[in-house]
Amino acid sequence: MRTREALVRAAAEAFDQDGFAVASLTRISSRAGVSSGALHFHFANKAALADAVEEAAAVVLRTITQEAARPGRSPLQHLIDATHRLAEVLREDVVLRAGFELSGEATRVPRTDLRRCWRHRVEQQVRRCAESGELREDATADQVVTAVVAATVGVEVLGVRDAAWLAPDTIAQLWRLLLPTLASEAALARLSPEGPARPAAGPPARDTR
Amino acid sequence: MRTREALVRAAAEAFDQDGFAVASLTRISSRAGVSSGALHFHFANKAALADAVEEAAAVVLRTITQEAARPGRSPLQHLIDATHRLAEVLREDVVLRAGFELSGEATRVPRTDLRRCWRHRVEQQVRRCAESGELREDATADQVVTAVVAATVGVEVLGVRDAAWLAPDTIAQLWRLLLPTLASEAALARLSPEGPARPAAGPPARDTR
Amino acid sequence: MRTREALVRAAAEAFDQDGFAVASLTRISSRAGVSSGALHFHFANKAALADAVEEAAAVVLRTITQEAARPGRSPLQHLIDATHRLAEVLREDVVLRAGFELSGEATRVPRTDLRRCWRHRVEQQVRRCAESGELREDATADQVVTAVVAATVGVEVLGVRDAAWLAPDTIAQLWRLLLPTLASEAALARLSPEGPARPAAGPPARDTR
Amino acid sequence: MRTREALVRAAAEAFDQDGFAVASLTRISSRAGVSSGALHFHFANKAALADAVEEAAAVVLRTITQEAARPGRSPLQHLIDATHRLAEVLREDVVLRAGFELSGEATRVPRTDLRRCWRHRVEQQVRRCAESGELREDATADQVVTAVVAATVGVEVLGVRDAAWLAPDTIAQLWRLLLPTLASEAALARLSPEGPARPAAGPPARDTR
DNA sequence: ACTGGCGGGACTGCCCGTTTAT
DNA sequence: ATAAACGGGCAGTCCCGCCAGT
Repeated sequence: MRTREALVRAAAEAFDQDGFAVASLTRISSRAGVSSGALHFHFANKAALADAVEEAAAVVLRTITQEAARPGRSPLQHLIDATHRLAEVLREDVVLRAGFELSGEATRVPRTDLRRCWRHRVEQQVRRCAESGELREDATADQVVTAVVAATVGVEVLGVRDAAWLAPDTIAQLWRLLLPTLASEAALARLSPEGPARPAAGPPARDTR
Repeated sequence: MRTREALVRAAAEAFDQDGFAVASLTRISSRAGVSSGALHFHFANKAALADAVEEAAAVVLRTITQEAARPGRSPLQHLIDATHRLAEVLREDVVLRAGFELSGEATRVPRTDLRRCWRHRVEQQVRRCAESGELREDATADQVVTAVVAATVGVEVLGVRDAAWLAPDTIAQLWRLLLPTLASEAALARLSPEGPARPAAGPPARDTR
Repeated sequence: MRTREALVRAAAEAFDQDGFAVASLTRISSRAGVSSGALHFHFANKAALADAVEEAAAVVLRTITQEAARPGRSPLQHLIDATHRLAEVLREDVVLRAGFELSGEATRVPRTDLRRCWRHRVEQQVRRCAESGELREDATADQVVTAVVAATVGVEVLGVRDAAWLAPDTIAQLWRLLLPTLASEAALARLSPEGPARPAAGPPARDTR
Repeated sequence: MRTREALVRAAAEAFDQDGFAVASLTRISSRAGVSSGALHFHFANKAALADAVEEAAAVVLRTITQEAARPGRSPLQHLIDATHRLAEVLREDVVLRAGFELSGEATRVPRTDLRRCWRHRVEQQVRRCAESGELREDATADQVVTAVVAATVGVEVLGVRDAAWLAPDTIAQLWRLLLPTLASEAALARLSPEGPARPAAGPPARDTR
């Protein structure tokens, strides 16, 4: 239902701004333009609402990681692109941002821990990279996962207070530092740490959204 | 006063466990073994208490970064050691941990933002590394700071839920990945990504935990 | 709703007994037989509750002043009767009493200042008296209003501690003193300072309390 | 002690502004420039402090009523002058004002009820008036006391919110209305409802206080 | 499927008047 | 006379049910 989505979006905004504990259901429902009764019809309680936000964010995260998955593409470049896309969406989409923040809330046990989700995705992709021989022999998969997850989560957290951390250049800098030790020399030549060209940038100006 | 310190410690425990918003002054004061009146004698309000926790954590952070500053030591090794020490203390000291978490609380404006503090320290040290010629020529200081801060903050955040992220090996893995692109070849030979030998380590071998 | 009225009545009792500042919402809601949540559903805060009491009292005051307004009745006698009725209701109705007391509370800015209301009523009525020629020529309207308002407010305030001030005889005494200087000789003959016969009086004689 | 007086004055200001219940000892002591401990050294508790304010106000009231008591003076004129002086001092002296307000506080049992004090003074003086034959035969002492006390207390209460009620003219208006019915014709000729010439007004300019 | 008035507890931050050690 | 500590209490707010009415 349309109401449900409005509630999830309003909740995401509230959680993003105030955190889970401080955000109030009263404010959320009124911001969504529905009554508090409607909220409790769709979500049994505050935790269920947060779970819904997390789940919605998980969907967004899934599209991000699958988006760049064109067959025949280099798996490592795919990972790079995914991190760029993650930062970009984190900058623009409250739902994803709220979902990540919720998984760090001390008071809550996340049902679909978004940071853990992200880690799984990275693990999968790194495995594919290893299989395709794009990783150097002396770089273990564990090591790579650790570095990528730590850095991206760090960027996400710091980006809450200062959006500059989520700028494309920040991500590129990270990859420029990591790639030489990660990638086999053959792969290194083909890879771009810059990520995909931003769709909204550059000459194709017709986009009026 | 002794009471004040007990309150700061109890508050740190509460903030670490529940977050700023959920932690209750009642519980904090009773955990510290004093009355709520005593709390309000020392701290005007909840925010002031959180500020005090942050400040105490800042002191701890300062000792961490200055500790390894032996003259004649390699600045880059110093940075490595500091990150190791940071992870170690984060694992063991609630006050530092709470201080870091507080600087991410959405609802609060931190008076001494600990993550920003840490970033400043890293910037200073990286500058020293650059001056001493330990950085490779194609690695800019900005790039290095970004990577180190993002990774350490990420590790800190993930360590809240899963302490394994703060294990010495995790930090070592990160450095093993970063150092080859960061350090000049001359420096690379002398550097150890393992960090300082743990003082409490005892007979080095058997420890398998 | 029935609950709302019970709350207003309970609040009036509390304000009458303890004053605005000391009266506690907890006691008010429990005296009204409802929860504190119910109270805050009807009234946003303590001040709003006090406003409601004042407004309820204002309604009572309005009926008092309009009650004796029979057409063709002497305006001055109307004023006399109104003061008598005011004293009587002040003695018996907590709501009106609380309303008047609230308008004197130092800490509050009254939304519908009952004493000011009363003053307006007196001014109107005195103007009518002047128009009907019942006032002596050398008695200005201002003067009369001042005297009547001062005396009635004084009686009201003193009546809080000692109900004897609100006895019908007290009011009659005041009018006996004021009328000769106020009223034209023609009017003086027709006027009774005693006020209306009490409707609830029963057998007139025995009541000596 | 000088400290004691400062405390009484500061308390009077606080009670005048906020009322007994809302006024806080913390604020009083800091406004007096002493510590809260010092306050409790001089006054056992809040009630005792209020009692002290009341007593100080009672002293002021006493000087007011005795001031005009020149021998050979008309007792009724003395009463008139005393009411004028009362209004004047109420306008200017916080202590007296606070004292009167305290005797109306619902929550407190006044130790030296100032309004009752004032009533006694009026009763005494009216008795003297009766003895000296200045009252008309058909005016009973009771009646006069009732009117004078009610009107003055009313003026005092209304004066808290609107100082115009305490203007000399207001008092004069009241007496102009009361005197014709109160005073014997012989006395009436000699009496002035205006009260004494204000000391700070007119030519005797030496007063430098 | 959804609304909204209504009500219930529980809890929190804050503050206050006091008393004890010093 | 001070600094430190106490314990009680208050207003406000929140999350959550209930239920009659669409």
